[in-house]
This record gives sequence, structure tokens and C-alpha cells, in this order.
Amino acid sequence: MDSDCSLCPYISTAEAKLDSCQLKTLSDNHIVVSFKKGDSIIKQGTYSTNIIFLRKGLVKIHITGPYSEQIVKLAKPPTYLGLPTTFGAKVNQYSITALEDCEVCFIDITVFRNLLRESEHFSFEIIQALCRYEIESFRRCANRTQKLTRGNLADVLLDFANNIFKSDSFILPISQQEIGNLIDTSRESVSRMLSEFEKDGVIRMNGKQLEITNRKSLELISLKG
Amino acid sequence: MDSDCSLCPYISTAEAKLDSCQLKTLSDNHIVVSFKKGDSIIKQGTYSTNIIFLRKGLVKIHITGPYSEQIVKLAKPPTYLGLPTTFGAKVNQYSITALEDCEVCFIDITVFRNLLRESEHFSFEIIQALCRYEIESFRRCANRTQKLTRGNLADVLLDFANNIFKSDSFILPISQQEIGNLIDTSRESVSRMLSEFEKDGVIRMNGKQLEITNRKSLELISLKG
DNA sequence: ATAGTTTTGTGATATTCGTCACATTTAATA
DNA sequence: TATTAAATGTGACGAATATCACAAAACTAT
Repeated sequence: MDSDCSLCPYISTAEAKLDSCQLKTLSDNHIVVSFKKGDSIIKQGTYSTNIIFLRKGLVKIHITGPYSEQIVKLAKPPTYLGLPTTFGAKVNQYSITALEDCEVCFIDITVFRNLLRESEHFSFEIIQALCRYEIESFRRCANRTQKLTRGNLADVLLDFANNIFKSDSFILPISQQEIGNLIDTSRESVSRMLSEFEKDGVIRMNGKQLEITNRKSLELISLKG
Repeated sequence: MDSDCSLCPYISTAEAKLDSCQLKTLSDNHIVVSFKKGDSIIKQGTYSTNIIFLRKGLVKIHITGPYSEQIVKLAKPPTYLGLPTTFGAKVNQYSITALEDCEVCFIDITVFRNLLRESEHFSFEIIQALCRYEIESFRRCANRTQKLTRGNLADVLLDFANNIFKSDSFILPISQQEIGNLIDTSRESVSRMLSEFEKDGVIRMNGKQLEITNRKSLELISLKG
């Protein structure tokens, strides 16, 4: 498998700060692995031994809460996966599972640490990324707990359209049960609300195929519930 | 005001990794500021211009959500405040307010960046701290949204006893309204539940003075709701 | 294709909890 | 201490949504 990082089209902004020699080291010390839809990439409770970089495919980051499975967020390339769980704890504090077929780089943790050591730019990029993640998770949590469920569902659909698929027409990569786990509600409520959205002409659905037909309304629902 | 960081009893684990010269730079480029209970230390929406280190007193980190004020978490010394908001965004994404009289170090941001640049150990400590914060906030969010409200209230009381005051008898540093903002419920519900806890002999209250009289029960409530 | 599994749709019912209203207590300040 | 403001206690009521039950549909794999 091609493993010259300097030629990789999926390179991270942090890695762009590395010089050619450092990129060479990275090239020599990582492997690219494919995962099938549904495969587990990181499993909560196991030891974390590698830095993982997502270069292709969609994943969910989820955590086994006190009662049910909670999807913390969805992530798309290019992004590191599991930095917090690798540097912040001995064992993985959450799971990561492929929602589509994925390609992932496993980077040796000591090599990665050396890069942090050698390149201030690289490590500062990582610090900034971690800071952004945290702000994002504060906000996500505040939304989730304060907004009405309808608003959260609208947000999920808008997130798919705006950030993940960049199109108002897409195929839902997760089940209604999983949407429920993402916005903390039951699958029945998700089903009912989606029907409602369709009845109101905000979306059109056909199986997993979904189209946003009235973006304005959806944004209004996101705001007002 | 005393400003030799090498003599500071409140030094952070990250700063402990600095050499004497670097500590000297830090000493010369920070000021210690006192805040009174209720004072605003960081205000959401303003520019973030300093790194802030909390060396004394209790603070709340709160965010103005779509509808109401949400307390993200409470923080106690020694800890940096607002790293994410300083490195992750131009303007502060949340507010920090003193719950008790506080002492805080303001560190010049360029000086702090130079320290990150110069000391790999220092910057790696910061990375680890950020990673731990994020894991913690995933978990907090999962709890908050999944547990029953009673369980969350029990958690708050246990957090005061175990982590913040390290005693089963303490004076509540926040109002019932604020407890509500912390666990996403109304102040009325907080009031009702506290009465209930007292009636069941789990706690004893006298104004803001609170004593946990049956820790086992409280832990059970935390688990089972 | 067909049997089996997973996902989805929908009604009836129960529960939790927020909201409003107002009384009461406690704290803050002149 | 008098006056005002802030925090708390408590009842009645309603809205949002979880849960249960079951049917229908869609997808998987032999």
C-alpha cells in the first residue's frame, strides 16, 4: 500500500507543518488499514496503542453511558481519531465505529510523540485542534440538553447537509435508533418527528434517501424547536 | 505582589517541567489578580488575550446556550482556565465567573506560546491536560443527558464532597438556580428534590450548609436515579 | 426466492418535569 | 433597623416524550 506521506492527498493540517525528513519518518512508521461499514476501529475499555488518522469514510464516536449508548459525534476526514483517549487515559474511554467503508492510518505512538517533540508547529496545531474540539463539545452539549428534541433532529439533518455530505440530498448513514442515540431520544420519537417533517413538506424521504426540500423551515425548527 | 513563579506554591504540573530560566520569563510576564465572589473573569464574546491560571478559589465555566445559561463545569485550582477559548477561537466561547474570592495569574499569550515552543515537556503536559478535559466533558455530557435528574443532583453533591471540598459537610457555593443550570433542570425541581433527599435522611440542610448523612444512599441515587 | 433478522411506523398510556402562581424566608444595603 | 431584593418552598396544571405493544416493511444471508 502506498505509504509516502508527502504524497498523501489526505494529509492533515498539522502534518503539513512537518519537514520532508519528519514526513519520511511518518511514512516509515505507519500503516494504512481499511475498515468495512460497521467495523469497530476503537473499542471502549481496550488499551490505546496507536494514533489513528481518518483519511476516508465516516465514523461515529460513541460512549457507553450509564444507561444507553450515546453517540458523541460523527467525524469525517481529515481528522485524528482518539487523540484524547490516547494521551489522556491508559484505556480507551470511548468507541469509534465505521459508518461507511473507511481508510485509516495507524501511527506508532512513540513516533508521533517524537514529532510532537521535534516540531513546535506540529504540536501547536494539535493543541489548537484539541481546543477547538473542546469548545465544540461544550456547545454541542448545551444545545442537546437545552433545545427541544425537534430542534436537535433538525440540527442533525442540517449537519449532514452542510458539513458531511455538502448537499441537500443524501442517504442517511445511520439508523433512526442511532439518530436517537445522538440526540438523546427514543427511536419512536425520531420516527414520528421525521414523518411530521415530511408531512409539513420540510423533507422528502424514501427509505434512507433523504432530501431537504425546505431549508428555511428546517433552520427555523433548529432555532425555535 | 510576589511574582517569582519558582517559589509559587500553586504551580501547575506543566510549569513544573520548565527550567529556571523559563520560569524566570514566566515570572516577569504575568500578573496576579484577585477577583471577588461573583466577579466575571472571562466573558463570553469578548476577545481572549491572556492565558489564565487559577491558583485560588472556585469558579464556574458557563455558556449562554440557545435558551438558557448552562454551567458547563466547576473548576478548582490548580488549573488553567480558558485554554480552549484562547487557542481555539478569537473570541471567548464561554464565560468564567468567580464563585468564591479568587486569585488568578494572567500570563501574556506570546510568552506562553514561546514556552510551548521551547519546552516539549511543557507542551506535552498541556496536550495531555486538554485530552483529559475532553474525555471528562464527553462523560459529563453523557451522564447529564441520560441520567434521571435525581441522579444528576446526587452527582453534584458527591462532586462537592469528594472533589471540591473533600468533606461530607460543606457550604453550597452556588444557588439552587445555578444547580439547575448545571444539571439542566428548573430551580423548583432542585428545591423539591433537595427536600426529598432531606426527608429520606440522605442529607441534612440548614440554609446553604449541607451535610451528607447517608453517602451510600446518595451513591445509589446517583446510579439508579 | 425464502426464512430470519433488523429497522421502521403508529396507537394507547403513563411519567417526568417545566411553568405559573404565590407565600415565605434569607440576604444585602442604605 | 428598615427597605428592597434575591433565593427558596410548594401546590396545581399541562406539555413533551418515554415506554409498551404490535404490525409492516426492508434488508441479509443461506
